[in-house]
Amino acid sequence: MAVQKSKVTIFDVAKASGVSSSAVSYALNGKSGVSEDTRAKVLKIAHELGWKPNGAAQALAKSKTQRIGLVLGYDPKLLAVESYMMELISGLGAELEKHDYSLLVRMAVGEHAKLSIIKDWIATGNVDAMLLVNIELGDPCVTLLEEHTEMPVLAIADASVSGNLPTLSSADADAVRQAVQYLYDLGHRHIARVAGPEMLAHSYIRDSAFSDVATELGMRYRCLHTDYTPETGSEATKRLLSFPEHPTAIIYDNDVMALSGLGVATAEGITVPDDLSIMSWDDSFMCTAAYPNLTAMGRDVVGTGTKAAELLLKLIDGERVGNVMEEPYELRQRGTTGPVPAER
Amino acid sequence: MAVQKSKVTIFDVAKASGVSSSAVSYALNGKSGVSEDTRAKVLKIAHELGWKPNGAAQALAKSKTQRIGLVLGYDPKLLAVESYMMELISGLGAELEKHDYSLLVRMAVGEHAKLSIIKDWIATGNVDAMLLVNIELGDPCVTLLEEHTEMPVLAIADASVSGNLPTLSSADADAVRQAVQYLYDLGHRHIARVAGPEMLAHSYIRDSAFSDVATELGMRYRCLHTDYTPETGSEATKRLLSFPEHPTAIIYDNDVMALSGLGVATAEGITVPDDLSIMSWDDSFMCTAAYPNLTAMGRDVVGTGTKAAELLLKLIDGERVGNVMEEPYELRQRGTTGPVPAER
DNA sequence: TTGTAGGCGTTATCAT
DNA sequence: ATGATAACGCCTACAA
Repeated sequence: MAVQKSKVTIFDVAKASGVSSSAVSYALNGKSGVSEDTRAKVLKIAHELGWKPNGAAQALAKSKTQRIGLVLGYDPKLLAVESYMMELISGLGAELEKHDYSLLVRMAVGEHAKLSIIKDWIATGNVDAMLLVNIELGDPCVTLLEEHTEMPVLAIADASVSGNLPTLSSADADAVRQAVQYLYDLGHRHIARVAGPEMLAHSYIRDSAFSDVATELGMRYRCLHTDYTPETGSEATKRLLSFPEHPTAIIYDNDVMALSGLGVATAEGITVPDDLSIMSWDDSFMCTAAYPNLTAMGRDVVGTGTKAAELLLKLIDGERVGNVMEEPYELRQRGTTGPVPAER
Repeated sequence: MAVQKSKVTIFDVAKASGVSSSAVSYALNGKSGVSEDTRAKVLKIAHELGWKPNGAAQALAKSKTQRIGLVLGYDPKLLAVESYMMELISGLGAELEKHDYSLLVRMAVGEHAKLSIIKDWIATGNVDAMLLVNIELGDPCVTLLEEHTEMPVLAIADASVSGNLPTLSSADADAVRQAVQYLYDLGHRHIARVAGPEMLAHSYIRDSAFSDVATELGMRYRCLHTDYTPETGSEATKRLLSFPEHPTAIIYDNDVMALSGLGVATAEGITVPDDLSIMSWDDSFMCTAAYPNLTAMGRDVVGTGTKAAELLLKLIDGERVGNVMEEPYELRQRGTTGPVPAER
């Protein structure tokens, strides 16, 4: 009798157990105000009848939707090119599931779509909280949400671009430092970075860290921007390799571009890692599938999703969440990085 | 004045425009029963006040949530290894957005989690319809949903495994035929398939088509199953290549495994495509990033998502949807397939 | 054309 | 401990 055809309400349960609807409500919500006997009976009957609370009614009465909102920028290319978002959703969703929360997803297709979706959620109350990802430089969403303190928000971003919103801070800057230092230690003195879109805040953060560290260490460096696709990645690589004194190591902002860079090098007769070292950001399956395996800066994105869910639930509970640091990246040394070529 | 702090209701709008709440409701919903003058005034004031209908209240009154449910099997590995789901969500979400629908996502973590999430949605009415993907052989979800005709469902699967549910049929079987014929025409007479998990219905469909066509054409063939990861893909490839008379062409069920297969071949001194042809399923960025570019069976997954959204909305409107065919795959010939080696 | 009132299913307050 | 009863915000007959 698990599931009934016609929806059974709290009144049906009340009638069947010979008590009032409020008694049923108390019993089902584990609140005091009802004897253990009746509670047991009500629970039993509710189960037999296959009763489940109607979501809309519950949401209306409690002004709680049990939903977390996530806006995705609609660019199938960007979304498909990286496993980041899917991993984040996995971690997020799995943790939310434990607390009877769901994930409400909307695609922001046009220009100000993201902003208007957020406004919509604030006004309609269709979510209890929001997760803000892929923040852009000067993102108006941040300002809007700063004003609307009634809507709990967690930003996943570098703390420097998320205003005073509670933030799960990326470890990007540190990771860039770690990667560059690693190449330095291998003897590289001329490196390049093939970055993602310039307007993304995390591109900017990585860009800055990259030039800062390289400068600090007295390295020559170059940074080219792409749209994350292998085509633009290849192009950037070709440009970098077109000079006789080309960089001896390249760090790519994602794995697809690293893979395409590896291809370009191979096609041009440049041996990796003997003549050129290649590093990928965001270690994915692709990195271990490629030959040679790609050295990568990896991190636990699923774990980040889990953490984000925990923090969001805290925010919903009214707890304060400041600026929480994400787990650091981990350098996974594989087959595409090595000492700088001697004769250069 | 776009967005207000305290939530504004239709009563506020009614008071501000000097009419009753029902007049406001009619005006805002574009229904007759109110003069054009008052309608205009109400709309203006509602906009000024930043009124938006409360989602829960609307859902309760209309028993319509404006939400489509999607259950994802929680296996971050499987989810992350392919861009399929993210692309599907992109297309789905973008189309839903046009009709003011959102996507409600939940992760099925345990064994019967998927089933109980579906039961939950049936009972709580938290979604207006569901999309069923990644159906397994003998999937109990299909049976459950067949019984609950009150919940509109669209299955994305081969029609043979989705019972009598409305289905957006995959073109998998045809695509397998096309791929095998292509290899046959190149002269290959001994081929292999490195497939995904055996319990997935679409693996089974492809397996069957594969053996059928190969038999028809009088080809030798082999089929090994994996869990979609590059590790198991490599392993399968090694096993296939370990025999002196190994297949001259391998079709992989996803791109990561095809890439890892390419790596294994390269590492063993087998030249692709001269000594071995490699084909990938599900053309992704990885295929054009790899060197040489991977020949692949590609399809418009985003388009499938769009189509699915359209069909779901029809179902919600009470229209009948039978068995709609997905757009066919397209063979994208690139650098990893070629004529069968002469001296074998 | 307009306003009044009841219903959607729960939760929560108030008497009893 | 229990049972009416009023929110929650919107929609929609039904009267006026």
